[in-house]
Amino acid sequence: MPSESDFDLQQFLPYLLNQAAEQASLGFQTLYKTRYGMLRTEWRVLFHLGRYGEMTAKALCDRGRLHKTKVSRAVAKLEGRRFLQRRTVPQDRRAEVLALTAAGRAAYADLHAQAQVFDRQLTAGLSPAQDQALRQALVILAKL
Amino acid sequence: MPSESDFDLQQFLPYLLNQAAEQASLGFQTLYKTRYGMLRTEWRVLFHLGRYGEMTAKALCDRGRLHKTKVSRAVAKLEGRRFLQRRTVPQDRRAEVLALTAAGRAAYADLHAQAQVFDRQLTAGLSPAQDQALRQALVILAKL
DNA sequence: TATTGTTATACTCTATAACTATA
DNA sequence: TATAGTTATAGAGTATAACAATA
Repeated sequence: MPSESDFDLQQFLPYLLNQAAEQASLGFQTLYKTRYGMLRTEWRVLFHLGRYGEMTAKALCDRGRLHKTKVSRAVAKLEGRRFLQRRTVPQDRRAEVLALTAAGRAAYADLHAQAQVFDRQLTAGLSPAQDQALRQALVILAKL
Repeated sequence: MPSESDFDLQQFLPYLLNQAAEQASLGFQTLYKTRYGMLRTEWRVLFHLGRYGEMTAKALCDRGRLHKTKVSRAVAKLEGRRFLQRRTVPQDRRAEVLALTAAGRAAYADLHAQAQVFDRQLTAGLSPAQDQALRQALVILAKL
């Protein structure tokens, strides 16, 4: 049909983004899932605490663009697995400071290294210019 | 920490892709959801039937990279809302050919047009070269 | 035996409301 | 009144196994 545009689902950006994100997530999630039994939010919480040091759940929410209910559950699970500890602070007894344990730091170091390897593998099929253009565009689209 | 790399979640491709995909999906899903009460798979099934004409569920699975259980449920719902009809074919009585009704074609025409508008709005903040580079890279990452 | 399609089930992810305890 | 965090619940997305009907 020449009068109809050639618009195709595979050119529709939300579809393309979704398919690419799914492919990328599937690969990496097996790492934190099989090695440490973590879900996505738990990996993100572990990452932020490992990368930026101890902080409250509120700070985690702000830094990680995570809702407080997600953080609350992820923290409880990471605590249960001895990857982090809570510490109350006298200044404000509503909040608790979250810090990784030695086991948590080890898991972070492992996953952090794996993430870098994985990231490089993902973009192995792209030229450096393509890689850079991709990330720039994604930052804009993600409104980061 | 200078000895530690600057690797950041916001530079991690699976994270970037996920955030961008989420932003993009949220915008468009309100269209097919509020206008037609559709879920994602239903919109995709409607799209393929509208774009490529009638076909069996099996063909839909192959074209749309959808699992047969998703298609089965989406087809049942679209049928219930009178957006498509089934037709048995004598050659193979296991399969049914799916075809949009007039209402289905109207919904497709509307959403198809809206999708093009939405796609252009999404990439309004990107240069044509950025846009092209983005789509090329996503096709590779999505393994399309 | 293999294929088309359906149903059941479970897990993950997201979103929101309601609640507590502190401030 | 507002804030930090928890619990409950529902909707949506994903994945797999088991099944019926037909080839």
